[in-house]
Amino acid sequence: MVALQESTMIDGEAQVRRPRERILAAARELFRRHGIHGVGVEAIADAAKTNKMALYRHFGSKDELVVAYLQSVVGEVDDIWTALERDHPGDGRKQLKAWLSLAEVCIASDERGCELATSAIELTAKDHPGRKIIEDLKVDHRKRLVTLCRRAGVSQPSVLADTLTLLLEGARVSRQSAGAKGPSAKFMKTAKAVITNFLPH
Amino acid sequence: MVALQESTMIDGEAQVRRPRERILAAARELFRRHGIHGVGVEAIADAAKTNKMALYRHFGSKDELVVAYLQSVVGEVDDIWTALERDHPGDGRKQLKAWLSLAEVCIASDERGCELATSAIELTAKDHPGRKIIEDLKVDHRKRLVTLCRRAGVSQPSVLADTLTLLLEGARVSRQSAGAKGPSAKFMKTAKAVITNFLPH
Amino acid sequence: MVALQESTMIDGEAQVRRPRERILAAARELFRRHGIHGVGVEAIADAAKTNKMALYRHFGSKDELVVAYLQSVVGEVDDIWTALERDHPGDGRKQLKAWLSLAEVCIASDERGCELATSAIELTAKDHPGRKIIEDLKVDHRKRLVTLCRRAGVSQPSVLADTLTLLLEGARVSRQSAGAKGPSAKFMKTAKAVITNFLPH
Amino acid sequence: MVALQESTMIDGEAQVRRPRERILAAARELFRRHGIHGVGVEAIADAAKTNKMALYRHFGSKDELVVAYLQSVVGEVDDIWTALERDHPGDGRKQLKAWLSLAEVCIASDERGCELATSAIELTAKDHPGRKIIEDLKVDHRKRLVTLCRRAGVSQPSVLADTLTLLLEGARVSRQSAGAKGPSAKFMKTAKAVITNFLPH
DNA sequence: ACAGGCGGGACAACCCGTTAAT
DNA sequence: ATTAACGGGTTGTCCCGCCTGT
Repeated sequence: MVALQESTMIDGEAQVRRPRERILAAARELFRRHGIHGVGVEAIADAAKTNKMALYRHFGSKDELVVAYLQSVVGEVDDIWTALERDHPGDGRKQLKAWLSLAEVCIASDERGCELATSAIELTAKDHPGRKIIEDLKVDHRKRLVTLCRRAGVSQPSVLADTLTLLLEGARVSRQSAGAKGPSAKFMKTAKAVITNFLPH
Repeated sequence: MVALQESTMIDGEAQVRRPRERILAAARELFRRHGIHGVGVEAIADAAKTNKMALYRHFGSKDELVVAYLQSVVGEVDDIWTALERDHPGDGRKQLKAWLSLAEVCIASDERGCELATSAIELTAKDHPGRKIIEDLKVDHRKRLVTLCRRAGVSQPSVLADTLTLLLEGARVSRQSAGAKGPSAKFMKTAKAVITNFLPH
Repeated sequence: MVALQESTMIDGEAQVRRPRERILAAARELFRRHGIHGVGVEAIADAAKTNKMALYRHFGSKDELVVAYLQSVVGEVDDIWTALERDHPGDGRKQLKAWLSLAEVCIASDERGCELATSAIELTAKDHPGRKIIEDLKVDHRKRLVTLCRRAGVSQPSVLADTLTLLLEGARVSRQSAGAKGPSAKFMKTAKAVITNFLPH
Repeated sequence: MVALQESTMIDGEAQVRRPRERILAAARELFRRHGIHGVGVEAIADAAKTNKMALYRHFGSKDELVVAYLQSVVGEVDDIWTALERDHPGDGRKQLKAWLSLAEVCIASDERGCELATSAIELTAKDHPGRKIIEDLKVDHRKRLVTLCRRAGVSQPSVLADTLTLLLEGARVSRQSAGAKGPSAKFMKTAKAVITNFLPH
């Protein structure tokens, strides 16, 4: 009787996910919408259809939950890079194109901006473990984008990579205070122009 | 030079300023360092060498204090634009140059990023009065920068203005999670390159 | 006769009353509407178009103000009794009749009940100086009503007086929770019937 | 195993009751003694040997606790009426007599007066949910007393019922400001006389 | 004497993250 | 695994004195 209703795959409902996953998913949704400081552990437990105790058994503390949340975001970004390489193996040019459209989707879809950037802003304590995760990801992202640019054959890969990063980050924050029709709407146009300038003509 | 009873400089202490100013200054400092949610009214009152009652007499609520804080930032930005026009009247080219160095100072000096942008992230409630202030400022800023670019004689003023905005905003957020030596370090170089491309050769 | 600089009659406005009176009047109005615990000294000072300092200079503390407030109510009740004797000197029968209509007006006009009774309820501390004032007034009122009844020539003056007191007090409290159309509406009818029974036929 | 740890009466201590009950009991006691505004939630939680959070888990807010408190009083009054009918089924005369002695006990035992009446006085906000509870109870009480009087065979049931209500309410408030030896001491005598007058001789 | 801002400490209601007991 | 307990934190208001200017 114990094991049966566990049933991770028997019925296709969402509730069947293990508590840990449900908590993480609920936390992510709520953190993104209301900010980390804006939601309490109780609200997360409720949204995950469980209780605080389960949350503490799985994560130890809210901070650890935040870390897990950030890691899950990082993991998703990793998946995107993996898919980029899988879909266009070795082809930097196509990867750059794909990266661009992913970036645009990213800007357009999420009005709350980059989860990592907003979290970095909320995590004011410099020694918060979450900050390191974010910083590592940003370093990693930079490295990958530079590599991508180099493979695409541009003249100054690291400069282009950083420029694209600034444009993307800028577009995502700008969307929040200036709206979707503000400067962020020009991201694609500008990014393409910049890339063109770095490509050998 | 104007007013003796102002006594802002007679004794170098902060206490001589009126409570309202002290509170606003303390709030600004603390909000910037720890975020809006990260400081309580009591800490602000303490930092302003007064007490909560004085704070509530002058601002009515924390939200109103936040609004006043945002408005003071907006006022400062206004002053910058005014100075820009005053120092280089009618000369768009020089104003653009000055804007650029101001932007760089802005990025370099403040590790916590744009106070308005970070506040926008913390103010998750869409109907918070502070949001409107921020949005208005961003709209205003965009208009001013477009005008500046047009006067500088660039080919597509609004595109350049938005691009510069994205780069600046991106640099300021990037600094927080990727550090001063991350992509934000390339802001100047990239911005100049972009401007060059828009200038008639 | 007292004060020339008082200027009580120079301009006919209400503001010309001395601060003490204004404060007392404001306190009375606010206490009656919101209860003693329901208003702060600042609100009273504001309503009296003055400030807290004046209030504290004149009354020393909120408690003393409450005492003064209760005494002013007592004084008004005294005036009513005085008027009763003045208007119908020696005529107990007419005084009783007049008392009855005053009581009815009292019930009908004031939806918040007897200021003394409600204050007694709010002043839970048994040693509050205000309580004594209230109790003294009630004792005094009883004595007067008994005298009045005796003069009216009823058979058991003290019993009738207490009965009428109960009916009046009951009507005033009942009005608050049961409304004007509740039991309090029957006050007059019942009181008259009771009186009739005590009168020699 | 199920029933044992319930143990409502095994040891006579108060702790064994569930927190909700303890909180409600503590609130009732404190509200009655010091008034609703006179006690804070912390004091209630302490008196109930629990903490504020438990209070808020069970009642949501102090206002809700007040409502629950008033409802518990109403429930008790209901029980009294039920017992009245159970003990003297159909016998209006005996019920009236029983009602009278209950009223006297009520006056004599509780020096703080009717909990509902005093609460009505403290709840100055006309839209407070507690007010409706009180008003409903008063309406209900009136209806029941009229019915009782009719069954007792008096000449004008509704007039007698309201008269008795006024006398009782008056006695209860009078006790607070005029003491137990004031007019309230005459309640029984007066009530009996009134009833006699309404009975067919 | 009066107006009024200022300061201070206590306390209100309410909610947080976290840990025990059951 | 649910319910309870806990201490400290939040915003906000209380009453009251001090300390300037007039």
